[in-house]
Amino acid sequence: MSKSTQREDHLKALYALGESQSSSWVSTTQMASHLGVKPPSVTAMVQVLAELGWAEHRPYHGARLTPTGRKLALSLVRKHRLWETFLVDRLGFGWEEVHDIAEQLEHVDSVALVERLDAYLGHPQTDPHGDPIPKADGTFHPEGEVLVLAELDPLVCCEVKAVREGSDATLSAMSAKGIALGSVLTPAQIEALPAAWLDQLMVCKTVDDGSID
Amino acid sequence: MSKSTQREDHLKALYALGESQSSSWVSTTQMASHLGVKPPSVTAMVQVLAELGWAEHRPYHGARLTPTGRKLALSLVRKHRLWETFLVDRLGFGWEEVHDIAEQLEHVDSVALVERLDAYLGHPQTDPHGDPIPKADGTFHPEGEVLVLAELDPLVCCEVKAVREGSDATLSAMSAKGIALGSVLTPAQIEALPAAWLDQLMVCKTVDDGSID
DNA sequence: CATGATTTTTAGATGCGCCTAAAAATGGTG
DNA sequence: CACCATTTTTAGGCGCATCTAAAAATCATG
Ligand SMILES: [Mn+2]
Ligand SMILES: [Mn+2]
Ligand SMILES: [Mn+2]
Ligand SMILES: [Mn+2]
Repeated sequence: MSKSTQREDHLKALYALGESQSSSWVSTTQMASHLGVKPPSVTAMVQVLAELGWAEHRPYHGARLTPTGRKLALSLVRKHRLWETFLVDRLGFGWEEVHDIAEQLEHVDSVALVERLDAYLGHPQTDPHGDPIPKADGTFHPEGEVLVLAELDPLVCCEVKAVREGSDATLSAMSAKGIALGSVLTPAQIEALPAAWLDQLMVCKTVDDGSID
Repeated sequence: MSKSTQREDHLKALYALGESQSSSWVSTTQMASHLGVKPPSVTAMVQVLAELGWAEHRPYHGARLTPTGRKLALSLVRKHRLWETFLVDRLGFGWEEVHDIAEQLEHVDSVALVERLDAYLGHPQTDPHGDPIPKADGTFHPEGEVLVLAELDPLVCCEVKAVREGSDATLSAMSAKGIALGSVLTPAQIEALPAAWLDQLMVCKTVDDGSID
């Protein structure tokens, strides 16, 4: 009893949901909705992960990764983001097309493959959505400070650094509006953006605001 | 009920074994040994493939692909060989390292991915083992005439065009002896080769025999 | 061409991952 | 603090892919 696509996806969900909130304890309902399955299925899987030593399960409370489970989850995130980078940078896919494909590729089991792919891509630090790529040892490159666009208080020029949680359709719409990683947004442009995007776009203030002076 | 890794691997086995012999009817025992499972498992799977319209099953006789099943099998062979080409040409793997990885990658489901990969690789006609890569429509590029080295009657200089059925260890040993696609073998060299290799190496006679004249 | 050896299929079971329905635990409210 | 609504787990069942053991069909041989 060991790795499988399903177990790996549950592990990743546990990691992603645990990171996205204050407590690392994740409810089975949360996971179920994230993974598109029913809560009893998650309960069953979480119990398996617990037997494998990859997660802790406190009944009626939630589940969280063990250190071992976290390492495995990070290696999956690494693979997912490296493959996304390959698909966009080398094969020319749009950033809205790659998630589902990487969701499959991440489960290919070969340490040599991941490491060669990483080298081939030039050891990228972020994926096409601006998300950081964990290193082989499970640590991250020091990340530049970013803030969510919604919290940019005095509306100033800023540069798009990442897009969080975007559906493929949203990513597509952003592309159509000329938004990509590295795009500089002016206050006027920001005001014209759909409200929902403000919670998804991660930016940093630009020193040079791009205006004529 | 549709595609799955297991069904796809059975389909490929049916194709490979059917091609490698005079009749396209393949016994369940043959498939079982090829796939590393027991004959009853193959019987069950072949019955599923028959329900899907991908194979015909004549009980106590054997199974063979339908035209639909053949198209599916060819698309798997195409994916397998394109990925092997990627792994060797782009990632720098040795030809003995790529089969098992491609065995996983071939099941990734995305038409766009295969076609972009094919273009990225420059529409290669053969894989790292010299095997032809089926085109997207399931046809092959016209293949140069090759013969198995064992049947080279007057021992003359020849060029290695492909290696059939090599285990990873054999491929490794061939590499170590300097044998690669395109290598030119002299009669003296051929005589020094392990007997088993003569059935695996596909060659064509070279016009220029490489000797000093 | 009958009989025994071999191949192949069927029967019955297991583990995985999912489901629905029911039971159990939790937690907010009067 | 007792009750009810909600969340979560358990119970029971299903489809897939595999196995072993037994039955059935085929083949080979005298
Ligand atoms: Mn996945
Ligand atoms: Mn991403
Ligand atoms: Mn395979
Ligand atoms: Mn090959």
